[in-house]
Amino acid sequence: MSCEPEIAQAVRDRGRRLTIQRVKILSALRHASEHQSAEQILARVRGDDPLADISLSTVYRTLETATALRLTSELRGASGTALYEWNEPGTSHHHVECRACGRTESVELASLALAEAEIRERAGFEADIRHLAIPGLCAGCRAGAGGVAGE
Amino acid sequence: MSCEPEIAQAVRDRGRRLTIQRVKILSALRHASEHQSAEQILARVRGDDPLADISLSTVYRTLETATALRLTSELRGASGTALYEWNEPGTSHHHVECRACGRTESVELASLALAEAEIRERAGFEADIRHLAIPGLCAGCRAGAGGVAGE
DNA sequence: AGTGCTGTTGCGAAGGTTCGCAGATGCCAC
DNA sequence: GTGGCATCTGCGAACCTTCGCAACAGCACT
Repeated sequence: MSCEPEIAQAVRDRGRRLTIQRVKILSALRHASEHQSAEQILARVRGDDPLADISLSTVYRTLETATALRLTSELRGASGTALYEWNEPGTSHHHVECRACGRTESVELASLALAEAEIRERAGFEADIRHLAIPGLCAGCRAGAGGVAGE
Repeated sequence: MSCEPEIAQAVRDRGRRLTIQRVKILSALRHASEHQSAEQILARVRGDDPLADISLSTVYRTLETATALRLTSELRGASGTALYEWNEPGTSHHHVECRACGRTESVELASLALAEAEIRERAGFEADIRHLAIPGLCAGCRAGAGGVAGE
């Protein structure tokens, strides 16, 4: 993959050590079309290179590190499984997660940026709403099964 | 506790069965001064009545049910431990959780209500922001240790 | 190229939470 | 008050994630 040098550069520039595991994990995430769970990423790494023997702990730790480095985003929803995605510089979006069908969608919401500003002013709190999946009911589930589950 | 009949009523009105466990768990949460973890609630139940032999699974299930019934709120933060609180009708607040010191504060944020409305219009998504703890950095940690952790 | 320090890895265990199952119990109808 | 059914409970196992530890390996310096 041609972007591996980029990833290597990004990791090293931030004062972290460059390891084969990190390059493979981040590369796998970068080339994924959508957000991935830690196990999906591990499967991708193994798919690309079956010789790669990377542990799940390392996947979690790499993603934690990369998130701290702003290379990736970690997304914790109600599903219990954390999702990760590559941070495209300049882009910004939020996530909504349907508690009925479990799917996570990306949406761009201007008002959430305002909300972050309000939190900062009112509570002195530097909020990071992008890192969480907002729970709720998606349009499909509201229409289809809205009255079933006991609303 | 004098509010137990109220809780009983609320549970039964919503078509759920009234069990001793549910009354005790919800009563314990209702009388707690702040949000509680499942284990804290269990400890409270046992403190009130050492004969009560309630399992942790039941605490989780009761809280899940009560949250679906809008009697309680479930709050999932980065700490890994879910927190629960009794829903006072008419009140509405959000939560922010500091990723440095781990503390969770309650704030009232008008713009988040707007954000929920925008999500509903733009994505057809019925969002429930109150059920999550917004991660970030609190004022104290920003001032005290803001530059230390490698920002 | 060799050496040393320190960050990283893999493994296994532990943590909080959810799930499946068998047995118990609340609620409704008689 | 009794019976029957569906829901609920308790237990144990499983799930995802984090943590501690010893061994490994990247990077800087010689």
